[in-house]
Amino acid sequence: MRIAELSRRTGVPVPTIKYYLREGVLPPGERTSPNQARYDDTHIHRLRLVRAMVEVGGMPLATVREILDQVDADDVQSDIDKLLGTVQRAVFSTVQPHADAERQTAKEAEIVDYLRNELGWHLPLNNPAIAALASVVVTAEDLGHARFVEFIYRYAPIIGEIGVVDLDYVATAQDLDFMLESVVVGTTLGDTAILALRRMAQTNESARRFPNIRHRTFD
Amino acid sequence: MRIAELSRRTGVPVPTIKYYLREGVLPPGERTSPNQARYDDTHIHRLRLVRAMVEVGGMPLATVREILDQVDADDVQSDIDKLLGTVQRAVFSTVQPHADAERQTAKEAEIVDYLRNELGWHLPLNNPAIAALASVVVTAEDLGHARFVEFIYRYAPIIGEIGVVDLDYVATAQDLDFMLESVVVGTTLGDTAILALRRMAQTNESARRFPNIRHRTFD
DNA sequence: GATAGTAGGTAGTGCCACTATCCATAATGC
DNA sequence: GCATTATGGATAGTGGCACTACCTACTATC
Repeated sequence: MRIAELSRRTGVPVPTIKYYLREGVLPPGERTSPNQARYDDTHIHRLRLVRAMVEVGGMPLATVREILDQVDADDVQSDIDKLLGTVQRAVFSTVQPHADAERQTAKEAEIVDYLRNELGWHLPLNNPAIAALASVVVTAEDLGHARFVEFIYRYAPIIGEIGVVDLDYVATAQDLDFMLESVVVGTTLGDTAILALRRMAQTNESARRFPNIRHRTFD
Repeated sequence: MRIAELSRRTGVPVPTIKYYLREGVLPPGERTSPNQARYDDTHIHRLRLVRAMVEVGGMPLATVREILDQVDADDVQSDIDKLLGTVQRAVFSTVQPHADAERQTAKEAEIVDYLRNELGWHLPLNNPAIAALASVVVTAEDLGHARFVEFIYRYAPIIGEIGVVDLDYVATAQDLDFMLESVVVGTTLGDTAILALRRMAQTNESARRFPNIRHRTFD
């Protein structure tokens, strides 16, 4: 198909598709002449994936490219672990560490200690999520929410079960390509889904605890 | 204190503080003369809260203002439920519904059905998180990830426990002001914390399942 | 052979979160 | 008292980002 049909079938404007081609998040079509190219179903799929990451996942295009480069790279095939690492780094690149580097480092050690010794988690110290979490906890302390970290410790074993489901999702993919995409989809769309579920769980728990209150209808 | 000290003690540049005053996310200081004002500790606290919401929570300033307006409004005092609703709407305002409105609506009904009948959750139909979740699921389907929704159903009871912890966090606040702030902090910082924990849980589960693989060190 | 579509390039737009500069006035240091 | 510095308030400018518009030379189609 040509670019107009690609646009029609995905709902993405032609200039935007051109922009994505320039930015390298969409591979070029097959050349048929110096200034003509042909696109196929893989382009439709990729375009939808990009839009999902941008619109639903709220990712900057540079991050999308970074992740998709890894998915496309041959050496990542059969290396889910590396892809997971790339996705993690890409997602947390925005969270900068706390200004007080010493407190930040101490908090990282404290958190890792707990997760390893109390929950038996296997965690490399340089996992970028650790720095992100420590930064959040220190920020909470600055706001006078010192008890926040205790609740983090209550969250941890619960989220541990989420990790099990996540790995199941990747493991049940039919083939390698789909498995790689499952990492990306499971993580990006999964994040949004989990936060939405959290809101509903809060609403539910609130209704359960205070059954007499006439609850908001979010009009 | 004057603006320079406020800047020094929070690390926020003076022009940025002025900008925040203009944008209404920081209340004006107490006037001492036509062009002089005095700030106090509440301003330091509010400034830190704004920065946390923007930097850690990744919220647009307009959303921050919307939420803080609710926190400041007198009629919200003792109405945690309304604040929860505001925070929810503010956070999910970015997730637009799927283009296919019919599928979107059908999926919303399907999801609510499950949560109510299988998990016994109390949920109003117009909770904005429902639309967000349905949109994510339909998007996943478009990408050929029809099985995604099954995993949502596996996530749900787990996240249900998160909701319990969340309400505990709010309930254990010492006073009403702190309770209101706990809703904001617990939600905005909590979101980031939960996603970070999810990454660690994935890493851990991956290491548990494939102990022989030499795992990445994210160098 | 007229009309519409295409690849590729450059420039412009709109939004957002600042950041810089200016001005009249006020506080401060000596 | 007076020079220096700081302040509130206003207006304009910046840089990043995701597009969007426009142009040109060429190609496909009727």
